[in-house]
Amino acid sequence: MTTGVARPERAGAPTPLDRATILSTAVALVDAHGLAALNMRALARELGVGTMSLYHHVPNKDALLDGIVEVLNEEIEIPDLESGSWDERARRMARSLRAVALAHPNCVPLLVTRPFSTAAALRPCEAAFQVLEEAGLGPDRAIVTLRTFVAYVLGFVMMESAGFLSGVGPDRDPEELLELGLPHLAVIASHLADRDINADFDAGLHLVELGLLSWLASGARPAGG
Amino acid sequence: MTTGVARPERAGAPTPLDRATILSTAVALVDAHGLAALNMRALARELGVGTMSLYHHVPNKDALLDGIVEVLNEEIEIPDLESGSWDERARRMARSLRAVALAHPNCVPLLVTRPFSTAAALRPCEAAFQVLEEAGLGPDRAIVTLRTFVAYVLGFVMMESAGFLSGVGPDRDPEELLELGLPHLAVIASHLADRDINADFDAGLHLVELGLLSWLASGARPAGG
DNA sequence: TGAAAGCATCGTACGTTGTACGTACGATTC
DNA sequence: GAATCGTACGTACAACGTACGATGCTTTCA
Repeated sequence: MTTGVARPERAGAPTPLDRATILSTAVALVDAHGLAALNMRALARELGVGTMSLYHHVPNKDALLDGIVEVLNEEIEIPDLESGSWDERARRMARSLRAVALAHPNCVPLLVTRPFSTAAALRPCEAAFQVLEEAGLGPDRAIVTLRTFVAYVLGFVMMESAGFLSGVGPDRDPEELLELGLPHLAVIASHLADRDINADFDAGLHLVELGLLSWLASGARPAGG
Repeated sequence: MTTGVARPERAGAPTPLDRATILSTAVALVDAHGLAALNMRALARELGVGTMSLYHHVPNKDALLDGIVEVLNEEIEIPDLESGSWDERARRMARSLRAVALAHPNCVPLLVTRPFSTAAALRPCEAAFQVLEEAGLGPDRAIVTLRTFVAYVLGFVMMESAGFLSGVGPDRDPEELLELGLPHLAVIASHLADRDINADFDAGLHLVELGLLSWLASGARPAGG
């Protein structure tokens, strides 16, 4: 019943339980069985350790969740400064963010819900602002842009893993949708199966990109303060 | 300690506990004290009812959460068919979605995490697809567009209520950020305080709109299948 | 080489959660 | 008036987070 991510078996040597091992095992556990399955007992069992031993490396479960956020942020690839144009690097970071989110879909709610507190969690943001500065954006517009991109990417992945419009999937009878007074959804339903989800993501990302380019071209902030 | 949303006091007549009352009270409770505070005992206490009485109207807690999603979707304003142009109505729905999300920020994770199963929850989607059809989008592009908008709006509100970059807020010392090797964030920090969040939302929304318009003008699907 | 100290590990226990179960009570029907 | 039924309620149990104290293993100094 283990998820396969075990630490080295106890072989006479002292068991090297540490924060990093705990966090990566927690991520693996959530990946395999969902956020609801993450509890201190199960995590300890996965590590072959007593429950309370965890508390010597993590003050409480909230800190454990924040640690997961940290781990995910560290997985985001930050492109070299010299590699390609700014928009190419921006796209690379967006895709990397999505790749991490897709690799750990069950963890994504944590990414959106919990604040980025540690320096490790903030590093990708730092890199993003660097790219946006190169793009010629001032602080205010950089903030709006980054938030828009991150909101799109994380929102997309969450809807993706939750099953976007799954209530309209091929399992549902189109005629039933008609009877419910949802004619457009009845049409949409047949197009929801067999989607190329990567293409859909890129299409939406491109849509946001187009907006940004159009925004940059206009030079003016479109609305409000 | 009640949130003020009580049902009619028992006055000799049998207590009229029903699903709708339970759901709206649950929403009020989550609004007031957060998702973590929503448990069957607290909800029953709020209603002046025994805990297990709830289970006669809601099969279990998961169904209760799905019911909350239903209530929120019913709060989304669906503009009349004859009122204004399609893009005006699209903007209205996006703002209404955000208004609902902002009125119940603690509930938003449910909106993103749980599938829309019931007809009531699907009705705003139906209206959205109607608008997008008027905009001249075929099913595939309509799906991409709706998902992009919803991902942006819900992602934005979640980050908003979780405190976007709250780890960089005015509470954090800018010099500390410099020492951590986060110079851009140190600059950004001063711009994070006193933001006009409504203007920020509209700016991001406008950014996505610009992309959609640009997309429509080009007529071709930008990427992939 | 021995003892002392310090920390990581673990077993136990308490309060809170979701909810299964059995029971009591009012309304409705014959 | 009696049988039926749906709803409300009290109790009870398993699983959760975690506070507490005792038990080791490792290291350090004499």
